[in-house]
Amino acid sequence: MAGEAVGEIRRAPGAILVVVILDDLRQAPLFAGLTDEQLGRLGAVAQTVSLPAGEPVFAQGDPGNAFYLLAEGAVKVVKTFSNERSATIRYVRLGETFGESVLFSDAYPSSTETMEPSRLCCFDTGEFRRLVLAEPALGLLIMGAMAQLLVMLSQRVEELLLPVPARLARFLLDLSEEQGEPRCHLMVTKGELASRLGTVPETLSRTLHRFVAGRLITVQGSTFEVLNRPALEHLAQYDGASLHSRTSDTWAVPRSRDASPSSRV
Amino acid sequence: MAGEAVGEIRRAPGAILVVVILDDLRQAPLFAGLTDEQLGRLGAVAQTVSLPAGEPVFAQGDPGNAFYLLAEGAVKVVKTFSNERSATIRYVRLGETFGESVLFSDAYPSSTETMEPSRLCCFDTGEFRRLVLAEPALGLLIMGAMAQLLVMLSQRVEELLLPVPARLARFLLDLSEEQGEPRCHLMVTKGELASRLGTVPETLSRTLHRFVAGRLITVQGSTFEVLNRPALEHLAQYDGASLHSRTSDTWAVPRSRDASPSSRV
DNA sequence: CGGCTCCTTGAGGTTAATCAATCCTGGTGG
DNA sequence: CCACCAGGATTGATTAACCTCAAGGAGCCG
Repeated sequence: MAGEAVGEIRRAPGAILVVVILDDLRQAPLFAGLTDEQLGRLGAVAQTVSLPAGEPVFAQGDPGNAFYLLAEGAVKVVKTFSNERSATIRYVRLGETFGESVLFSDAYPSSTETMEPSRLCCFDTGEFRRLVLAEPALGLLIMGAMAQLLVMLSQRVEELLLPVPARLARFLLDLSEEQGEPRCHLMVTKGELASRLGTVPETLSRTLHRFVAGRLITVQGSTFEVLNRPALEHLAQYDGASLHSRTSDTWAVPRSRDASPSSRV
Repeated sequence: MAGEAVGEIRRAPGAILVVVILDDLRQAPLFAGLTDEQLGRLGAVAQTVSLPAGEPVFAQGDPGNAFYLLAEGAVKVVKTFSNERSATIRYVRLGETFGESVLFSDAYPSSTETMEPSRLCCFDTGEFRRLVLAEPALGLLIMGAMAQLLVMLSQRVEELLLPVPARLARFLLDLSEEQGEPRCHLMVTKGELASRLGTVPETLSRTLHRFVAGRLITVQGSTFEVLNRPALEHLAQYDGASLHSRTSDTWAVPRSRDASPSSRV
């Protein structure tokens, strides 16, 4: 689903390029309610950028004066640490924006990089702010996107205060919700998933194993199936201290294969 | 510095109340650039709310249709878990807003509660959005506040991926930066600080002790003094893996009481 | 002087990261 | 068709981090 025709189109000069941008903007759910005229003004302050896979878009701390909309491809937002370990904060989806903080801040708070060859629409912050003064509806749209991000980051903070099994449970529930139903497919490597959960591949592997042993899910390659949704939901709330209190039976899976009969709650 | 005159003023009807709100809005750094007319429109959609100390303003998950500006007192934003443990995400400062996510989301992502008797200005989201369409500058201001929050939450996520000593080091550096200089005062209990760092009082106590033993800081009650800023800055980057690599001497403090007369804890 | 709350200290146990193999699995070339 | 290889994925052993429980201090009013 990457960009096979992209290079061709981008080589075309001026007018055509604007059309591409307009199409990109029109297709973004974020800008769904805008009139053609509003889209035109927006397109006038946007630039198209194409990047190969695995390329940084900007790094944490970079002084920035632009934010981006993902038109095609895949991008992730990450935090990187001194010893090269990194945690994925967010996968940017098609039509979503990223780097908005720079609208009113002088540096990016996180790094981003492409996961596939991608096409981005780039908005200069100064021009965009000026545009908002003329088109207040645009401001409301961006505020909406930022509000969503606030909620998402708030969830991420909450997750990191929970133990790994709870984070994994949440992720699996979200994933199966987002795709059809109990059976769902992981679109990234398990190492990437570990990073997304703020842990390491080894721990992820063991935790998945415990889930399988507890009959909460099945795993086949990168396909998961939720077997015991209530138990996962319980685990997702689980902050580790209730371990000693009780309710551990739904979860405790000693090395024996005793087949926790309680699953099937 | 709480509200001794508040009750009196609030008992006054109509006109006076509006004046109070206008003063509150005028004093908020966020609204510094607005004209009197703009402030007036803003005040027209605001309500004043007074709350005693220790009272929830709203809880995580509450359906909400208003966000708030802190005019007087103190408020904190927290995440609470099943077993009653809670972590403080943010201390709201005078003149700052909180709960903005609800502008475009149907529920609050975190809980908030007053830490002192407080006076809040309350903005209905529907009316506020309508107002933004008429006064785009207002939208830019709120976007700015939201952008700051995005940066702050991003930092919070980053912190939680770091070990406790790094989080404490960051907090102390920020605190001493924010107040005059190396010597700084903690405005909350140490238990609260533990919650702010996403840990428990015992761990905080031990970590502080290690800092003191390592001559990084001194502690007297709730007064801290930074002695070795570079070492703290190094620790703040510290993601736990560099532990084995080197530079541990600045930090390693065995159980022996080998010459730390400064432990006048 | 209790009683109170907060902070500290100690002992013990659980979680999860690290280190170090080993095992798949899909792709490649003989 | 199969040996081989590289990358990711698993597993085991070890260790560090830090949370829990439980028992003292230390300051602060009534």
